[in-house]
Amino acid sequence: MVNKKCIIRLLRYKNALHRLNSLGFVKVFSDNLADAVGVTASQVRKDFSLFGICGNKRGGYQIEALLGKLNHILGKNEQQKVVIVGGGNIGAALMKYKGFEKEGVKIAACFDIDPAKYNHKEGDIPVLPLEQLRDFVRQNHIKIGVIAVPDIAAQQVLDLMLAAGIKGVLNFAPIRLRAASDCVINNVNLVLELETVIYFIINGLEKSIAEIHEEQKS
Amino acid sequence: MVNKKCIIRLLRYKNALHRLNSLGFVKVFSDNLADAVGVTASQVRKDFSLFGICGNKRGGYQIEALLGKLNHILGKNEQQKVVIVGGGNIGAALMKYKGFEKEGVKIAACFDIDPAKYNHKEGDIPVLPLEQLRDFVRQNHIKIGVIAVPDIAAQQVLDLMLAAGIKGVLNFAPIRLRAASDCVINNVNLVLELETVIYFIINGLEKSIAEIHEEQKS
DNA sequence: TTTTTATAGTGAAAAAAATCACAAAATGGC
DNA sequence: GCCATTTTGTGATTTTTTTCACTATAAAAA
Ligand SMILES: NC(=O)c1ccc[n+]([C@@H]2O[C@H](COP(=O)([O-])OP(=O)(O)OC[C@H]3O[C@@H](n4cnc5c(N)ncnc54)[C@H](O)[C@@H]3O)[C@@H](O)[C@H]2O)c1
Ligand SMILES: NC(=O)c1ccc[n+]([C@@H]2O[C@H](COP(=O)([O-])OP(=O)(O)OC[C@H]3O[C@@H](n4cnc5c(N)ncnc54)[C@H](O)[C@@H]3O)[C@@H](O)[C@H]2O)c1
Repeated sequence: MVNKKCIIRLLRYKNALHRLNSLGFVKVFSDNLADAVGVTASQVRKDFSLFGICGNKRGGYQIEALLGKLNHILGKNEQQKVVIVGGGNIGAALMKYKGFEKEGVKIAACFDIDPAKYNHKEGDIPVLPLEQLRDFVRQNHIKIGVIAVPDIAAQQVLDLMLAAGIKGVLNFAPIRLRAASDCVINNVNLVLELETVIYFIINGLEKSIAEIHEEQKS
Repeated sequence: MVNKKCIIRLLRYKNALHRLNSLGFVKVFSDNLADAVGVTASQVRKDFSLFGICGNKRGGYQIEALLGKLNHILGKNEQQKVVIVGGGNIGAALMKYKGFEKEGVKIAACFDIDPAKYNHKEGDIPVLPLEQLRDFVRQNHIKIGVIAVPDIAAQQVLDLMLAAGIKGVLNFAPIRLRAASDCVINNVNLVLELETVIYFIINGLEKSIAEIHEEQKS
């Protein structure tokens, strides 16, 4: 009932509300949010209904109250700590990106097997030996990890992460990971994302499709 | 009818077939492919049926013939050229990654406004001034672009791309792009991808969910 | 105060996607 | 060559997701 697409929509509503809030708006209607996020007003109301979120008939939603509820549902009230394993191209890009911290996601540390990648510079995100992953994750009660190692190492890194207590993983390696214990794995395969665009273009489907986030017509 | 999810599955079948082929296998059954990709055998057959792909009753599919058909549908017979705009963290990571070329996707050039990013070194992917985007895209008949510039510049870069003749875009900037002309936009929002994992973990949904590729139950 | 109007909330309907289930066909064994 | 078995291809069914449509209600207007 609550699937990834739905959560992504909630996150988008939250972002749109945040913008509206900082522009000084106090209330919002389902169709304003719908416009901002690119869905229908029904979809917005249905999503809220699913999470027991109520507004005021004819009065819309109070932005602050709504933000509060969404932030609670989405775990945005406390900062979430994550670790990255693999400080190469992707791992380094993620570490340099400020957008995670802005959204309350703290990259607590990165782990690598290559000593050349280690980094203890004050102010930077620490890059530590992989051997320290387990203790670090346990001591900092970290539940989320990012896999940014070469494909052949990804399964082994997942196993280490799960053994250390990590429950959710964002995986950039283009392989199918096998998980023994209960966990959530979200795969991001950038090659497939690009190949999908290529498919739609070489098949001349750009005329019927404007945006393919999940699937949307123009 | 044919949506992004379906194309991603086709691409996965293709990759699985490629592996099987190089292991020396000659034929494959729908349930082998299903296992390899993590879907049901019905789904595999339905997808093929949608594209008019036939196998042999009781004989499965000839891997080579099947690969040929999928490659044709997916445009894998000719190399596809793409350009990147924005040679920063993400752009540079993509340029260094060998996985695109392996899949027949050639990053022909990158464009930036920062002269410090320019690169004409032989063997590297050229990083050129943004002003050259239009001519380069036209001369090389490029139809696909990647947006890896800061959020504020993304819309303006999209407009430039479309004006130059680009039809399909992979966009890493976490904003909603507006496109006048017919084009395909595939948004990759890494922050949302990570936040989705966080949602499922803090709500203790890892017990019921193993993998959140597209859809998940609570 | 009463009326008008706009919008939330939600069950019903529709659309889309996935799965089922089974006839048809091909293979291999005997 | 015939039979038993396996697997495809696809219409039917089910499940999931989205949209519709209408009621209740709160705000504004009269
Ligand atoms: N770079 C990209 O643009 C890109 C695009 C798509 C997919 N990917 C995928 O992302 C992953 C990372 O790619 P990348 O380009 O950053 O690779 P990379 O080679 O630049 O970096 C990998 C890092 O992981 C480290 N590493 C290797 N084995 C390890 C292990 N067992 N434990 C800990 N660290 C280990 C290496 O030392 C290196 O620092 C790969 O699976 C790749 O397929 C990358
Ligand atoms: N780095 C990440 O891990 C990450 C994660 C999620 C999203 N993103 C998004 O990806 C995009 C790029 O991120 P980044 O970290 O690579 O940024 P970055 O600042 O490292 O790189 C941006 C590059 O774009 C160039 N640029 C700026 N304006 C330009 C213009 N008008 N035309 C051409 N080039 C221009 C800059 O010179 C720079 O080289 C951003 O929108 C960001 O929000 C990045």
